[in-house]
Amino acid sequence: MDLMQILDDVLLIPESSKQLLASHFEMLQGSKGQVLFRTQTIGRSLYFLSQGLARAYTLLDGLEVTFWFGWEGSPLLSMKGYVAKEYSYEDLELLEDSVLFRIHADVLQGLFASDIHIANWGRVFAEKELAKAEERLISRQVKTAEVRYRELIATYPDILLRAPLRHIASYLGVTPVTLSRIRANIS
Amino acid sequence: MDLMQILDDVLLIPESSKQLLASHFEMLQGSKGQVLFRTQTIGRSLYFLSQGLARAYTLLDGLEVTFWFGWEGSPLLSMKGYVAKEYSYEDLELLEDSVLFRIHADVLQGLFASDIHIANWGRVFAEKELAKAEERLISRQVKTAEVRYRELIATYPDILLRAPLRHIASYLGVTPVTLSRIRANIS
DNA sequence: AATGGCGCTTTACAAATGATAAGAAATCGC
DNA sequence: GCGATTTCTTATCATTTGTAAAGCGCCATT
Repeated sequence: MDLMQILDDVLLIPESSKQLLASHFEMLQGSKGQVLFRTQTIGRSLYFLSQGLARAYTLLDGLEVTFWFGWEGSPLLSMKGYVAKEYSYEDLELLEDSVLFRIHADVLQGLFASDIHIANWGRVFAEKELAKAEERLISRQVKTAEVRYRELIATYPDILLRAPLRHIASYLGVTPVTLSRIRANIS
Repeated sequence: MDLMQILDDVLLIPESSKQLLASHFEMLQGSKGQVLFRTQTIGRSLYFLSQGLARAYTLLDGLEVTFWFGWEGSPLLSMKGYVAKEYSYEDLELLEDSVLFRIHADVLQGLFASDIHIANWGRVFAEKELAKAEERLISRQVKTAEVRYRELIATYPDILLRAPLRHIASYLGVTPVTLSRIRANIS
């Protein structure tokens, strides 16, 4: 997925503003296992995943809890770092060799302050992420792990081939043992 | 809490832009039990709660699942309606007689398009809500209901006096029976 | 081909939670 | 003010989920 497509998917803005915004992104490669940012650091960049797979997790009593997956086109950011400018509570790890686009948060701030179309692009970006976060929140509260597992593999069938099951179990909020039981029940 | 305070809490913007934004809000009263918007309607307004208490819930198999509380200063909006302009999955109900500020979504859209300061106000509004949603999502995945109950009453002690326990139990993701056991364990 | 490591499943048991119902306390409506 | 309803707690039992450990299959290395 290329950068222009990613920017367009958020909000269509005039070509000149889009070019200005795009010009401040840099493309970089990341390799499987690499950690993009860590707990207790202030994430000062916004990334988009062009190719690859990533997950976000926190450490709880020495155990990793995966709470997010990112695919092609997904934004990678630490909310606490990007928005609140506080220490983040999350690590972000690449699960595959990946291609990323990066822009520094303070550069983005400057563009928001000077270009209304970019400001509205940033607004819609945050709004869409908010809608997704709300949907995940409600889904977790309302639906069982089994239903959410079915929905996950219906939406992203290849996640099973690309991510270890223990990360998927953690994402669903159950242990690998319980996920095995769910899978045995279904098939 | 007055409107200027609410707007300032999101982001400080020049006085003229703030006045312009504020001028499009209207103040209204709501009474306990009133439903502000319903599932399957497109929420075309953004509200702020000046005084009172509210909750958002969805119906699941005929049962209400509360997933959000709003206090003085909280924004009341249907994400699906406000952001995605799709049918919402939530009902929003006032738990007390309340005072609200309302602005219509399409009026707000017009202001975003014409005033860069208001556009950035809207961006920061969405970003802050996103940070809160992420925090709740992770909290829900990582922490037990007991810990989240302790944190809820530590942050909002009067919620116990203002909201029925069954709504709090639902919000925490457990049955009222389990919440009773948690409370018996603590005190 | 054998070996060891890793990821996933399965089993057995323990702990936590839900469902149901009953009872006490508070609240509401007339 | 008083009965009726609602709300919360408590108790009992069934179900689900977690924990720990064992087993299996796959893959890489030698």
